[in-house]
Amino acid sequence: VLSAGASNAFYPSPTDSFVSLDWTTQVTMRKKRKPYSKYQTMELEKEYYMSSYITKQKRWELARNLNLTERQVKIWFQNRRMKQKKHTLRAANPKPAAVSSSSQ
Amino acid sequence: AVMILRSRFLDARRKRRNFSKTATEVLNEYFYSHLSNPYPSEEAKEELARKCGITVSQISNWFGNKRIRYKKNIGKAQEEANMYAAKKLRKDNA
DNA sequence: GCATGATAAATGAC
DNA sequence: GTCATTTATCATGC
Repeated sequence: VLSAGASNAFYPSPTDSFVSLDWTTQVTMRKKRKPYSKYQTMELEKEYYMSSYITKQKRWELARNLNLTERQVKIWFQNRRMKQKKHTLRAANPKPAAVSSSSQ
Repeated sequence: AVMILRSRFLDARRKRRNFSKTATEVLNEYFYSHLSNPYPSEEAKEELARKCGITVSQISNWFGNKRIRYKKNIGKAQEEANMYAAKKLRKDNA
């Protein structure tokens, strides 16, 4: 999805000349990332354990109880599903074997 | 239902190890030679992953970190950028 | 002590 | 909905 020569407003295609660097200027104001508390995360995990997909009713309740917006709960479940998928894939593959050593 | 509170411990994740010198070299060369659009395709990521001996996810992580940290350093020294720009020029003229 | 890789919130494309 | 990102934060290396 939109990787190589793809082009749109946010990920412009290469001009391949000198310093255009459109990608360095993000115009849209983004909300600052704020880590959730242990309690919030724990309750979200509990609900996720019941089901990877939350109903609208439970989403409303959870949002109210955790002092989060319904949007935040929705996004959390989306990210959580992606995390699970990544872990699943990671477990299915052998160890890549890593080399280290670098410097500062 | 039983709550399995594995999460905190099962996260034996963040054991980071630095990439090899040559891997970092390969990644930086790609980054600075595609500075106008440092977003490698999935195929390019796989190629880089092979060359560097790391996973595609690690490639994505590296470029994500590189882009944001490059941005924060625009206006500052950026010796690294000049270094790889010079390297690219030598290559082109060869 | 920061550099660096990985993860956690948040956004946008599709 | 998925998923590649952006950004801040975390955890480690040295």
